[in-house]
This record gives sequence, C-alpha cells and structure tokens, in this order.
Amino acid sequence: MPIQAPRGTVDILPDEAAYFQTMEDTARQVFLRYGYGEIRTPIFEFTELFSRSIGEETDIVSKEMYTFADRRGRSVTLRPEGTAPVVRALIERNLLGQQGAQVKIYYAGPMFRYERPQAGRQRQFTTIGVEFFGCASPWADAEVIAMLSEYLEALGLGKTTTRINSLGSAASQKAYNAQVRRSLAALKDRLCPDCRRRVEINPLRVLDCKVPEDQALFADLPSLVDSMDEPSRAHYDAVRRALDRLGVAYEERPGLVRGFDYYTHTVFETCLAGLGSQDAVLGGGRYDGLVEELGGPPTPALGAGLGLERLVLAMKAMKIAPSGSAPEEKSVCIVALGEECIEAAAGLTQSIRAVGRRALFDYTARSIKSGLRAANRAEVEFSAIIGGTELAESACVLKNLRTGEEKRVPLDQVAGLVK
RNA sequence: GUGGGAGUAGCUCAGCCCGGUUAGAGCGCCUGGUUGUGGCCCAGGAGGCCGGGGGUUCAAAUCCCCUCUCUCACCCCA
Repeated sequence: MPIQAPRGTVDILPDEAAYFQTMEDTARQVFLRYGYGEIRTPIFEFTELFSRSIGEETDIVSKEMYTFADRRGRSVTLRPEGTAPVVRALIERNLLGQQGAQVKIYYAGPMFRYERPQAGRQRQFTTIGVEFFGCASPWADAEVIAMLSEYLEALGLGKTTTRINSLGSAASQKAYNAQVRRSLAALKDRLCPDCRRRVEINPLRVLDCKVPEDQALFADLPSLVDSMDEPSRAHYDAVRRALDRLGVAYEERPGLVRGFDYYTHTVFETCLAGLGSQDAVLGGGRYDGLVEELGGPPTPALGAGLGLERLVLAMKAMKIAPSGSAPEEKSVCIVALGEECIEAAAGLTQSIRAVGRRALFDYTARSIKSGLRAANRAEVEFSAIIGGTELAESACVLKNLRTGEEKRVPLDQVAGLVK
C-alpha cells in the first residue's frame, strides 16, 4: 500500500490553487484599504497558549488539538485558530503597549483540528483572519463586519447577510450562565443527551438546540440580551446602528454562540449556500479580555476568520472562476520533428520565454501529428514546428492554431513576433 | 467520538442480490486513416493482483468476518 496523505488533509493541485491565490490576492487588496498589515506567525505554539485562551472545556481544546511533546518534552500544538498566536506575538513584541494605539493585522495560513472530516471540514484547513486591536467603539465591530462583507462581494459571492448576536460582558455572561444552570437543573432528566452536556460545558448553547422537545423546555428562560447589563446592551444597540449606517446586511440570531471562551459582546458569522451542513464561511467576534488574559495590557479587540476551503465550495457552487484563469495571449508550443532538431527547439523555447511569453517544449522528438495534438491540448495560441527542412535554414513553421494560418519564420525572429 | 453510503482501467461508473467463460462501458491516452499538419469523424491498441487481510467453496469482484481509506451527517466549527 503506497503512502497516503493523512486523513483530513488534501493536496491542492494547480487548478485548485488558483482559487486560493484569488482569495488571498483579494484579501490583500480589500484589507489594505482598511489599514491592515500582514503578520505571519508560527504554525505551532506552546499548548498553554491555546488552552488558556480558547478554554479548557471547549471541544477544540479538550479533544481536537494536534498536541505533541517536542524533543525537550515541552508540549506544543499545531495552531487550531489564528487569534491567540497573533495576540501572543503582539504582546511579545510589545506592540500593544501605547495608550490609544490601534493595530490592524491580518494573516493567512493553515490551521489544524483533529475532527472527523466531512464536506467543508478538514483536519488541516486554511483561514484568512483579521484582528483589530485597541478600539472599544461599536464602530470597530461594524467596520470589521462591513469589511468582510465587502471582501465576500469582491470575490463575486454577491451581497451576503451576516448573523450577529451579543454575549454581553464577561460578567453578564457569567451571571446568565449561572441562571440557565439553575433553571435547567430541575429539568435535566428531560433534556437531550447533548443538552445535558451543554448545561455543564456552555449553557448558552442549549438555546440553539435543534430538538423540538428541548426548545419547549426553554420557553420560560429569559433571553440572553434581556439579561445583559446596561453597558453591554448599549454596545450591542450601537453596533446595530452602525451596521445600518454602513449599509451592511445583518440578521440578529439570539442563539448564535461561538466555540471559544474568549468572546465577549458582539459575535457574528456568515453562512452561504451550496456548502453542505458546514456552511459558515466566516466567524468572529469581540474579545476584550483576551489580551490581558494572555499577559498583555488591557486592550479591547475583535477579529474574525474566513474558511478558505469553504469559500472555494461557495465559489464553485456559484460558478465563480478564479481570476487569472483566462488563457494567456500568444503562448507557444514548440514541436521538434527529430532528435537533431531538439537543440534548436530548446533555444527557441528560451528566447520566447525571455520576452515574457509562455513557451512549452517537451524535449522529445515527435511526429507532427502528435506534436500538434499536444499543442492543441495545451491551449496555446501558436505552434512552432522545427523539422529537417526548417533546421537547415535556421527557421521554423509558426502556426496560428486558432486560424490555421502558418508561415516560415527565422528562429531569431519568432520571439519578436509573439512578443 | 457516534451513525449512514461507497472503494472495480488515468477519470466517471456498470457488474455484486441469484458465486462459474478471456471483468465491461463512456471519457481520456497511444497508433493509424493523411511520406510533415491539431481540433471533428472513423478504425485499431495499451491500460485492472475488482482497497488490504482472513474465511466459506471444486470455484469469489460477487457470500461471511476483520481492517484501511473516501464520503455524508451528528457533536462542534472556518
């Protein structure tokens, strides 16, 4: 049995890679206008970074991390998400210290989670993430959501609607969790097995349960937003007003909860059609306490991640081709009709490349028929054929494969003609 | 981690239920039809330890068991 790629990993071949190039190029263009710079952090970190930031009890930390001991016995983990490493890096380089300083930064790269693969889910996947530090204003929340909507539109995915919710301040969340636990304690036996677990791990999640019987039991629970402290509610209201002002389409989803413990206040996600059941292409939120939690100065911040594999699915579902996939102008396939022609053909090939055009040559003597067939398949515009008669006069037959027109051209003039 | 579906030619798949000739099709590939002219058409050809291991049988792609992989869904997430 030959060696296979590990489960949940894929090889991205050239046709597929074009999508990733498009998504990354577009991100750079859009994010630049909003003042973002790029950061590249390691793909592994000390395990503690993730367990402390994401939360010990979360699915990600408790069962989905690629964790191993390095040669010195220190526990390291392939990054399951991008925010914590960015925060770590900015603290470490002391870029968050200055009063009032704002930092806008994005990254793109692979993430790793040990899960059962399915449509839109892999063990190694690729995200583009954005992080905005140092701005507590609700306008910051709205700006990030607006920028991401703009990004999706720039990719050709059209107008999208982002689902939003607010978890409130850390204190609000804590109080609400306690309240839900208390209310559901008596009903525990009637809850579905998943909800019994949720009550312990993350009570907010029960509200999103899909089991109708459970939903009936929750009818009397106070809503999260109603239980929130006043400043939290004011922030959420202001975010929605700002989104309205910026013309961003959104939809309030009271059940929306994210899988990281560090989120506070605004959380959001965007789902698209055609992806199967894992249809969120983007998710994020505010994390005002994280920087301090990781040893930095108190810094309000928010961020989001985009799942590139899922965006590819969405693009394909909408029949959006990656940019730069149109055939190039004036590319040439060189055909050598005998061993003695290969040297001249190789020289011709390089002379065409030297003027910036695509030139293909397989360094193989071919029949004219198979040579032209290969040229046709390669979707080039011209074929340059060198046989014995052409070689004798240092020329080739330059054939336009679209029109069928051909003419004899000296080898040293071909590059000039296709330039 | 739990549950469904699927692994047969480079690709997409038929054959499996009801074991038994040389395991098929379409597409792709190669060659020829045209002494040096592609695409379309026609003819021919190459290419498979039927995912792996074990078992039943005179005989297994086909039946049984194990295993690996892919896939979809749940949980959760990008």
